[in-house]
Amino acid sequence: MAEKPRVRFAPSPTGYLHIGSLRTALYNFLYAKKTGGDYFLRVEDTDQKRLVADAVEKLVESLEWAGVENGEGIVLDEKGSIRQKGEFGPYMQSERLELYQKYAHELVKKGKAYYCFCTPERLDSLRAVQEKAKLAPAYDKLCLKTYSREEAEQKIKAGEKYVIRFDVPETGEISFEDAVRGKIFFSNKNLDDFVLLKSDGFPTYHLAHVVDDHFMETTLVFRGEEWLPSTPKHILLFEAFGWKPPQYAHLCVILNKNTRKKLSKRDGDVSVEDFKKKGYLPEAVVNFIALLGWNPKTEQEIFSLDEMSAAFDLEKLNKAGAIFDQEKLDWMNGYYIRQKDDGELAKLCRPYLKKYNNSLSDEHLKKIIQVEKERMKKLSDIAEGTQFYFDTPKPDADLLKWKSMGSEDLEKSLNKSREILDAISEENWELEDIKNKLMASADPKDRGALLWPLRVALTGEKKSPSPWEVAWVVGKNESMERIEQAIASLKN
RNA sequence: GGCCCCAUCGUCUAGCGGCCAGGACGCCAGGUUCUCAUCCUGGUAACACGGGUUCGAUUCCCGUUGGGGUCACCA
Repeated sequence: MAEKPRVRFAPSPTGYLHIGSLRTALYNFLYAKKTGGDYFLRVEDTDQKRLVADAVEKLVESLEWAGVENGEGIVLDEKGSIRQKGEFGPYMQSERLELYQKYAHELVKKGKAYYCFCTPERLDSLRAVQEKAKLAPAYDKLCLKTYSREEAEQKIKAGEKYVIRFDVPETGEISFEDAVRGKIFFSNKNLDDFVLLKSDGFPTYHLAHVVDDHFMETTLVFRGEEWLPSTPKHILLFEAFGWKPPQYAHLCVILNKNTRKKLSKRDGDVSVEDFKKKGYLPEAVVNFIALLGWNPKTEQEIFSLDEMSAAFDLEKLNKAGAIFDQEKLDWMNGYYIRQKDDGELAKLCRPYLKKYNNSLSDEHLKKIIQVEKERMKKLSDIAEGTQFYFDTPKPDADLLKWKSMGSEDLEKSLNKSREILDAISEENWELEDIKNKLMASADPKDRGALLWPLRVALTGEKKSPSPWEVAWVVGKNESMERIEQAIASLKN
């Protein structure tokens, strides 16, 4: 019987969720959904120097925002506090220290690892020498050669600080089958005697990953391509323990468009939180990043999470690095905005309209949304060039003129608009009505003669929605007021 | 630099020996009730190079070039 697929997303709590990490989490989620397997969240907080307050909460919040939810591992309760769910816990590595220590020492007993007492200073100078000689920096096994196990244990008893290093065989080759790249070979001679247990008693990623994914029965590990070079270390570790390694799927890197290097925090906004703040919808972000390194092999571009998981397949993962193209994200975000229900969109947009909050009614906002949504790429766009919905504009006199229109014609045009609109009662102040009346009066050969001055009178802008839309949103009183003001301004 | 990975339009990609090399974003042009946007139509644009294998290579193999990743008591 085949084992149950179990996958995990295992971030370290750095304070934010990188967009690339979200993709990794997403693939885990999709894969589990597709295969009926488990997807759990484990937190890799083994670096004491990099602890960040509230990092785990933020991480999970970002994942939840994206809809990438795990049924097992680290979760947040209703109050937003961290909880652990599942039988394979604890899922916080800092709570599993004894386990790692036990297995690190077991490896020493087996003769596969050894104690090392070298100081950081010695390691630094060793590295410096090697680099100078253009050699690959690697530990020289000094402590393995110098001390017998008994001597080493004596030193430890005497209170000396130590780390445990893996004793990589000097010859031989290691290979594994990557789910996206196929068979990959590495020579042991190129591998360093990496540290398993740090001097503060915490494990390194290498040890923790291997121990955890063994005991948590992980069957497949999705991770970024940057892990590929350390995979042989992990395989070696699994072998040393006599455990079966999981399958690995090394995902292509996500590249910055300008530098063509791994998208990093230095490049600006790369955290999920940043995208949320800037007004991107989770549907768009998720849909977009899913397609960075994975392709359904059909011509479909827009996917719900369900559609994605149905189409998800390891075979469809791409190898080559993918450039993060914000223009396409913007298009997709605009698409999802257009699909959204006006009421829902209004709620999402309100935070971007803080400056108008006290005076802005739900009804008014919903009307603005209705006419603005087709030109929005981000939620934040609702606050861009939309001033005229809230404040009476002061149109530029030249801008009011349609083409080569003279002042007299301009005044006539505005007067005509005033007449047409004034004839519509407050009760009939509906979009269709306003539009029909205006269109009926406009000269089909030159509609701009009527519509342009009116639109500018209402908005003060070169670009905006149609005059009837703006008139409808701001209401009859305000519309009439604006037309009057425009006419009055001509008299100067 | 060592090791590893990768290589189709500007970008995301389809293609798994024989295709006018397909789609999407972007861009350009045209259309739809003034501008903008939406929407529709059309267009622009790619197999890095050199050797093989083969009747035939974008596709398979090798090399070159190019790009990326990685070389910590960080993950």
